[in-house]
Amino acid sequence: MATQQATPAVDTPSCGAAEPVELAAATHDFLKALASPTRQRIMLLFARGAELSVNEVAEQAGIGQSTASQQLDLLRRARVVTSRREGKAVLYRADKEGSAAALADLQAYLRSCC
Amino acid sequence: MATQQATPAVDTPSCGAAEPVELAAATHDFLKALASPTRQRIMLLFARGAELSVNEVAEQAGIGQSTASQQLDLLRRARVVTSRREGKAVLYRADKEGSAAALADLQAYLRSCC
DNA sequence: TCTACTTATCGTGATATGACGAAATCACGA
DNA sequence: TCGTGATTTCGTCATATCACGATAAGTAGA
Repeated sequence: MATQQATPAVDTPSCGAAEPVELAAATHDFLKALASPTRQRIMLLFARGAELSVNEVAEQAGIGQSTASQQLDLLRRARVVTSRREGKAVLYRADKEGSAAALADLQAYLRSCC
Repeated sequence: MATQQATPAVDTPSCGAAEPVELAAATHDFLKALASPTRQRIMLLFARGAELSVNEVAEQAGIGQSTASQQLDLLRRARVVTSRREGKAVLYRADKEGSAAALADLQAYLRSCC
């Protein structure tokens, strides 16, 4: 029985002060999303703004099509990629804003620990 | 081409650079280490440079002693904390340098994706 | 030495994750 | 509407992770 008390605590006053800054739930998703060799491999496919379909990701990453779909969905929920429909295909690309936001939150978190 | 950068170059060639930047193995460990609510909770205990023993971490984090020892070892291997012996106790504290290095590597990685 | 105390390791069970194939859903054109 | 291609969802298995209690290993003092 794990007491999950992961309240994001949006009301953090902090201001670079001594208050410990909890990681936002979104940042936790971000960390989990990137903490996987397969998903890291997927993300490298999106270098230089490349836009890829699920099948293309599956082929280039060397994983099954359903696996690619699931992992891309996870990455999308973590705001690491975005998706848009182009006819039958769903094209994914890196989410610059989402990543930057998570990185900023992570920086603040680490700053509070050091 | 270095697969692992001991000292992360902060000034990466940034956007437009063709080469996808792989995440260093150390950075992967860093991500995995922080992608856990329990370990995030532990890290918050080290805010403001606090130094804590294994037992103190276990109590304040609400986990068993052996669990605390294992998770702290994981965090240490990920270079998120450092440890030193003080008599019988082993004191842990946040590893500022390790975290900064991982963060820099992560930034370079994300820059290559966006 | 023995003892008390602290940490690390071992063994185990519960849960989460990763990956796959099969089947269902969706989008478009004939 | 039907069929085809693309994606998502479902069911399942193998593996990894989490947390615990028990036990071993290390440290310092009497």
